[in-house]
Amino acid sequence: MTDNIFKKHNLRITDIRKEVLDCFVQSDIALSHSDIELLLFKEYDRVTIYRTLNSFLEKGILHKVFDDSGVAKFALCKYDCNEHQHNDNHVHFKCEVCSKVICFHDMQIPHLPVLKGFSIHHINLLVQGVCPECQVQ
Amino acid sequence: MTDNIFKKHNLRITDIRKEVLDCFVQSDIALSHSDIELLLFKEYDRVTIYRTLNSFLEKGILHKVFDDSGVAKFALCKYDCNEHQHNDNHVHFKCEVCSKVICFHDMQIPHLPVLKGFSIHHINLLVQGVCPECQVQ
DNA sequence: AAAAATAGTGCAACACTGTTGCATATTTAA
DNA sequence: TTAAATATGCAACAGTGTTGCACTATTTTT
Ligand SMILES: [Zn+2]
Ligand SMILES: [Zn+2]
Ligand SMILES: [Zn+2]
Ligand SMILES: [Zn+2]
Repeated sequence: MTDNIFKKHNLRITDIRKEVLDCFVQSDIALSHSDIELLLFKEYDRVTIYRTLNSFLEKGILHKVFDDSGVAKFALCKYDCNEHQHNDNHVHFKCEVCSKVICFHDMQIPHLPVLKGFSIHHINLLVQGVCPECQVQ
Repeated sequence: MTDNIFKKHNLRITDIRKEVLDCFVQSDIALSHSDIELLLFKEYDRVTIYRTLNSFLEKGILHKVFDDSGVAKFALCKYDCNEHQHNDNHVHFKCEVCSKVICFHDMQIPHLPVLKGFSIHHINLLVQGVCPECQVQ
C-alpha cells in the first residue's frame, strides 16, 4: 500500500496523490505531467497535478529527469531519498524511436577527470539510442 | 569575418545572422533564445531569432545544450559539424550559482558498460556544480 | 465533539518557450 | 535588372509551468 509512503514523508493521503503515485509504481518509464494527465482515472486540475509532482519531488518520492525535449519527466526514487537529500545519480536512457525514458538505477556514472577550479555536485547522464523493443531485427 | 561561415553552410548573409553569430563567437557560455534577445543591438522579431537559431543548428554552426531548466541553450560547434552530422559529444557544465553553462569541448565522455539490447547513438553529460568564479574562498 | 489550525484543491490568470501560416521584403543568380 | 529563392515580421496558437486566492478537507487542539 502506498499510504505508508505518504506517512513516511509527511504528506496527507489524498485521492490524487494515491492515483499519481500508482501511475509511477506501475510504470517502468519516466512520466511527464501530460503523461500523468492521461493516465489518471478521475479528472483533476492541471495545477493540482503539477503541485502533486512537485511535492513528491521535494519529499524525495520522485526525481526529475530531463531529456532533450525540455519537458520534465519524473521517476520514482529508488534509494531512500528524502526532503533533505536525493541520491539519484544514475544513468538515464532515452529511446529515439519510442521516446521512452528509463532509469538505469544501478548503472554508476563513471568518474570524470578533476576539473581545476570547478567543484562537482551532481552529474547527469542521458544516453540516447534505441531500446530493445524498438530494435530492427 | 563570419561571412565565410555562412557561405560555407549555404546560408544567406543577413543582419540578424551576423549579429547572432557574433553573440556566440564573443561568448564563452551557452546562450538561450532570451539571452540572445537581450544581446542583440537591433530589434528583431522573436520568431526570426528562433528561426535563426534553428537554421544554425541544422547547418552545424551551433549545437543544442539542455540543462536542468528545460530551456534550450546553444553553443558553437567546434569540430566541423555540418548539416549531415554533428560531433558534439562533449561534457557540459552548469554552475549552480550563476547558472552559466559551458562546453568542455575537449573532455571526452567516458565509456559506459555495454547494455544488452540497447544501441547507443549519443551520450549527453551535464555536470552541475560551482564554477571557478563562483567559488567561495 | 466542536473549533481552530493546517494543508490540499480548483479556478482564473499569467509568463514564457516554441511553432506555424502567410504576406512582405531582401538576397542572389541569371 | 529582373525572377527565383530565401528570409523576415506579424498574428495566432499550443504547450509547459507558476502564482494568488477562495474554498474544502483533514488534523490537532480545546
Ligand atoms: Zn531522489
Ligand atoms: Zn532516474
Ligand atoms: Zn555540432
Ligand atoms: Zn557544447
